This record gives sequence, C-alpha cells and structure tokens, in this order.
Amino acid sequence: MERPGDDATLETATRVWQGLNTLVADRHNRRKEVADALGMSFSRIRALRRIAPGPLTLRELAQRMSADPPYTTVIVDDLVKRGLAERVAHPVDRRSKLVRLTAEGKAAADRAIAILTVPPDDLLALPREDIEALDRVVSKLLG
Amino acid sequence: MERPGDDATLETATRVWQGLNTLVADRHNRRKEVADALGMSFSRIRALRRIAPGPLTLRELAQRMSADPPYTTVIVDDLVKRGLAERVAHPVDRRSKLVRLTAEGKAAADRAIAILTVPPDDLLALPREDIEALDRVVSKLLG
DNA sequence: TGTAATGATTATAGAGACACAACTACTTTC
DNA sequence: GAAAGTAGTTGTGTCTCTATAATCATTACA
Repeated sequence: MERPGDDATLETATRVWQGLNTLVADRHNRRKEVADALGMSFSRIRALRRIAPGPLTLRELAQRMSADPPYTTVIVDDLVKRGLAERVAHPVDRRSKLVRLTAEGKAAADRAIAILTVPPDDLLALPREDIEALDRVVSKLLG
Repeated sequence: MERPGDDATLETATRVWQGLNTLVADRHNRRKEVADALGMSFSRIRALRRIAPGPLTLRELAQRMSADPPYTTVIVDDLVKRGLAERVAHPVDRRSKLVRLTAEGKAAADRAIAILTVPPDDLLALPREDIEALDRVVSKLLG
C-alpha cells in the first residue's frame, strides 16, 4: 500500500513538473527565435550543438539526435552546404566519416547557445537565494 | 555599470536555465510518447489541452496556440473528424463559433495530461524538502 | 443603407521532419 | 578469400506545419 505522505509528495512533484514544463516549453520557448536568428531550422541547430564539443561519426551523431542514418546524412549535407561543418576521414575506419564544425560553424553554435541559455528575466529577477536553491536541486537532478 | 555579485548571479541563473532546459526538453521530453499514445500529432494534443478547460472561439484558440486562423481551422477540423471536439453556435455573435470537447475529447485530453504531467522518477526520488523548494520557487515564477 | 471590419473557412503551396528500401564501400569473421 | 556485417549515402514518399490570398457570413459604423 502507501505510506501517508507519499500522496502529498507526488502531488507536489506533479505540480513542479507541470510548472517547469510550462516555463521551459511554453512561456520561454526559444526554438523559433534561434531558428530565425540563425536562418535555419531547429533540427539543424540541434545538430550544431551536438557536433560543437568535438568531431563525431555520423553514427554517433545519429544516436545522440535519435535520428536514423539517412536523415542524419541529410542534416549533415545541409550543414556542409552552409559551410558550417565538414566531413573528414576517420583515422582508423575508412567506412566511417567524422563530422566537425568549421570556424563559421563554431561561431553559429556559439550564437545559438547564447540565445538558448540566457536566463529569462523573471528567473533573473528572483532573490539570489531562490536562484541558488534552484541551482542546488537542478544540479542534483542532472547529477 | 554593474554591482559586484550580479555576474555570479547571472552565471548561476544561466546554469539553472540550461539545466532546466536539459531536463525538460532533452532528458524527459514526452512529446513523442503522448503523440504515439493518442495517435495524433503533438499540435493536436496542444489544442486539446487548450480547449479542455472550456469552450473557446476559434479566434481565442488561435491566439493561445500562436497559430493563424486557417491553421486553427485545420486543427479543429481534424479534432472534429476524430470525434474529439465539436463546433457550437456562439450565443451572441453568429459569425463566431465555439469549440468544445466531446466526452471522448475530454477523455483524450485527460490521457494526454496524465502522460505529460507525471513527474519523472529522478524528480520523485528527491528528498521531500528539495521538491518543496522547487515548488516554492517555481510557483513564484509562474506568478 | 451602404461600407468597413470581423470571424471563420477554403484553396494553394512551400518547407520541414522523418521513415523505408536499396545501394556502395569498406571491414570483420570463419 | 568468400560471406556476413557495418558506415554512410541515395532515392522515394508521407505526414506535418504553416503562410498567403481569396471568399463567405455576419456585425458594426458612418
């Protein structure tokens, strides 16, 4: 059965989860903003961000984007056409190719990250201890 | 200029915002899950949820979905075709129509809400005081 | 009362996001 | 070294999203 109290915690957690979704997905959703700013669709921006940390094989990129290989090829083709990424030979396996960002691609990724990670005003307006409380718990969740 | 300390707060807030986005948009994104469960695209589910609280004119629905009128008509047509919504005459303005959910539509909306609002395990696993801290701050943000 | 404004719809079209099958080029395995 | 497996690509097609323009019905205004 259930200990008393679990219900209340579940209720609170549900409210929290719903609230977080409203904040992130509805109220401060910046997908369109980034896409407009960089002149490309959001899926391309997602790819840029995954490639940014360092070269990947297409296979790895596909996994991290939950996309199948053909679609991954399409995305990378587009980034290459825009001069943001390039394919380089894999040092060991010649079947494989590594994708990495060009200097221009890195700049684009940085712009995207800048837009996506700037905290919204209402978050910044909170008293510092509230922000720190969030930081503590969110870090724990990301653990 | 800037008082000392603002930088640190900005940095913390940025980390928090980025973390929240990772949690909500990447790690526990349930768009696909709901869409699969209800057999309709996520935009239909968004519409269902907006209509659920009570009848709306198409205009109001369009505004709340940030969609233009023609697309709103398409969405409502689809919901009607699925038997989830119906158009009823506006009591005052005969140009206008109200959209409301059928019993089946309400059931579908409930299923969607159930899937979307169940908190993820890692959130539920937090100590109660952490969940309550989140609740307090998130409620403040939602104003 | 005629003209303008408003709510909704229809028609059309383009862009984006994927999925599936078939194919090429390599690599591994027996 | 032949068969099987793996990485990536190409080709095709479907569904979704969304914008624009034109149209119809109703209401408000002058």
